Amino acid sequence: MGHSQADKIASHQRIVDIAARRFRERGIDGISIADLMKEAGLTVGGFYKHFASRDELVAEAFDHALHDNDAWETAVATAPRQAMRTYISEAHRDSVETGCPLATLANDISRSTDEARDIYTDNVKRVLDLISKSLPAEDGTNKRSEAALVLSACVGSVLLSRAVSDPKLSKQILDGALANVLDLFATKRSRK
Amino acid sequence: MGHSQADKIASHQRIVDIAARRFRERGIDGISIADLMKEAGLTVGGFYKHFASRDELVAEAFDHALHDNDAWETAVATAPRQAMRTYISEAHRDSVETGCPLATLANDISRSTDEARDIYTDNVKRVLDLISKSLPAEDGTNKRSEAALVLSACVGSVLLSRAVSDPKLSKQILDGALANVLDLFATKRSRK
DNA sequence: ATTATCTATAGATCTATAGATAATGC
DNA sequence: ATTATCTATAGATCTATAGATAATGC
Repeated sequence: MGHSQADKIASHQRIVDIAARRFRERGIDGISIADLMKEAGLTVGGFYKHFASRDELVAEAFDHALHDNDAWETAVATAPRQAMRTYISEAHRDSVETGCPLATLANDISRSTDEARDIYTDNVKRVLDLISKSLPAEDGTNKRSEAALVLSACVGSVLLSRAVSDPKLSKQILDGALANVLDLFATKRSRK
Repeated sequence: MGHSQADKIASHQRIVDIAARRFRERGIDGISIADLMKEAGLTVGGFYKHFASRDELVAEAFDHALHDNDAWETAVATAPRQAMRTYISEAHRDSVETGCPLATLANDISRSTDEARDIYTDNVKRVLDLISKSLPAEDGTNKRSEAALVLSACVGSVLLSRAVSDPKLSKQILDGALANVLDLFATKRSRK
């Protein structure tokens, strides 16, 4: 096994990446340091040469998961309707460990440190801006307000579809939410 | 302290109720059996005369939290717009421990047993039906589909507003989601 | 010589159990 | 006599640390 400085950096990144996956999949307390290190091909003892504490890993893992979200942000900016189809989908529902951290980590983040919540908040702001810009301008339309609905529906529908045990219902939630979200991006509406 | 059979039932309910609150507030692993029993005015030792295992308490606490949701279901059926205002609100955001379990427990439930997920699923089905019936009938409107959007937006907006560290943004998310959800209940729309 | 990782373990915490205590209920 | 709860603790698990090992890097 490697002992170079470059290897240490690689090890560090590997640990953080695995943690970011497992924390999303099983929850913050769902996996021990020993098991994480094992999955990274290392042993427990080395852990504290990488992190001052378990909490420090949690913080880094959250940060990593949230910054990993760039691809989706780009998709929202360039092809919003397609981005919605990708987000509110069975594929996304079934890939919790790499899925959108805004959805999966919402609960954990709300109980977390200010630092973690700040990073999460920046993410939400950026996404809301992007969604807002992608929505069609119409008379009387408050795009910021609609963006809040869209993001809420994205997050909510994926979480609901994951929790529900009936596969049909799970799909209905996704399909229903998606259809109505897409409407907001494409349809001209007139309101009374 | 009491030792009667009636007292035991009362103790049991107290433990379950406290667990249902604390699990929502701090997560399933956020509080120990000892601390839960302490809060119920009891000691650790008696726990296993009430539950076969910690998991059994988790199951009962989930069940309790989900059945405690009846009040909101009634509200949705009788005064849907007011129910939305109550749900997508700062008050709801700030009361995690008694807040809607569909939102707070979504993550934990998706990792839980089939039994817990089935109870959650029944709840979602009932709420979707109620929302669906409350939505105005219009040509080309798929009410089941819109109900999925509404519930997703309810759950998503509350979870997002809790996770975000900026109070202004938190309120914007709630206000934005609420305004657009209310639109669905009241507005006649024509679509192209 | 330094350091990335390893083996081994101390110390804390938590679940679960055993046996004692004191009240209920026949 | 039964049982609801208590005190005490065994056993498991997890975080964190200490000291050894073996590779890197000057």
